[in-house]
Amino acid sequence: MATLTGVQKAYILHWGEMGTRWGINRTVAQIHALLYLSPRALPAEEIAETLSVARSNVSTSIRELEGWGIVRAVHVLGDRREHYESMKDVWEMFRLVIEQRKRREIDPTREMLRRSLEELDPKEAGVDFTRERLAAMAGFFDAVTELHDQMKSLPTGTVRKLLRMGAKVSGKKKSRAASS
Amino acid sequence: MATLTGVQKAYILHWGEMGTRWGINRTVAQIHALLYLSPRALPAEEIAETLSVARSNVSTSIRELEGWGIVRAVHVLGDRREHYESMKDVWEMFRLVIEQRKRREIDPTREMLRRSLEELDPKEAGVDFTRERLAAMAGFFDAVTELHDQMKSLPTGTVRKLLRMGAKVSGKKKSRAASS
DNA sequence: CAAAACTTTCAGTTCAAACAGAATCTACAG
DNA sequence: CTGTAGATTCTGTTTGAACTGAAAGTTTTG
Repeated sequence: MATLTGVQKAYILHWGEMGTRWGINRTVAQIHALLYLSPRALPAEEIAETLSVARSNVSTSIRELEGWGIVRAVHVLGDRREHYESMKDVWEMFRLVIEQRKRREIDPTREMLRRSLEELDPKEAGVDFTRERLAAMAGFFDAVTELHDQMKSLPTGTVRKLLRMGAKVSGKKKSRAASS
Repeated sequence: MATLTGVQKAYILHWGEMGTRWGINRTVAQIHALLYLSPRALPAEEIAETLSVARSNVSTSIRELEGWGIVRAVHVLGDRREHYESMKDVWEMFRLVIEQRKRREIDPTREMLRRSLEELDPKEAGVDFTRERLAAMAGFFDAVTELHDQMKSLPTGTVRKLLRMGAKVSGKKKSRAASS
């Protein structure tokens, strides 16, 4: 079991805390942080020891990380155990997470809004106000979805470049966009 | 106490659930949903009854929503009680929330990464690998921050328009950006 | 200034998510 | 086929966030 340096500890703890704020299990986030900082793939046993959590807890958490597609099992010659490693490309990692969260949270919300707008009873009092609010919310999520779909169609590196300089482009575009 | 229609109930419940997934208290999210759908400002008492939660719970939750800047107290003639209403502009609402979350979560993370990179001990084993990982993560958060700062400087309506058609612009840029 | 109306704070209590450890399952080696 | 190493699932327990109701605080009104 590799002992952690001060910086590594700080990173893992911070990342775990960050996870909880965004609805991600603290241990899951910590394991990801550990693997992200690790130069070699680690067996579950070693992860459990390093972070002082139960082996079973690691098993469940790893499964979730595999579900996000940002951690995978690799095999080491002469060792029957699974070793786990994190994706190293930060941009791709966040792209994956965002894509999944969209699928799990944004899409169902859009569906709920769509169905609600359908179900609105015209005889009900205050229905116009409700419709307006739901439609406004739906419009927002539609726009976010459209943007996401477009980004998805770009090769990974491009997204990074666009995001890096995109802000400046937007600035220049401001007058044109506003007047259109 | 206004009784809720089926659609309103569905929206409030969904929004509450959505909140928990993003690290926002369920009751806080539900109260926001209720106020968002309400054509008039509501007193705390009525919110408590409508959602079946304790009056004190409403008090705390409202305070948090005021903290986000998306709910405010208004006064009704002939009534001493505070009445609460939600901002109705969805885009502005999310802009505010994003801005705050950046301040509360992204900024401290950048700070942690910055400090960690400083503290790295060159004599420690594997320090190069760690530095590389931290730097990559820092680069990502720097880019996100830059984009955010640029968006912040645009008038509200513009952000909406840019986001709506921005995707198409990106699409056209694809070849150019990829080859740069 | 005292009572009334309303709000916030505080001290326990509740509850769901997270967790540990045991039991079970799976794959492989001998 | 049997034993062993490792992974997963299951069940009860723990823990911390969320919540309630009571107490304290604040503002208004007569």
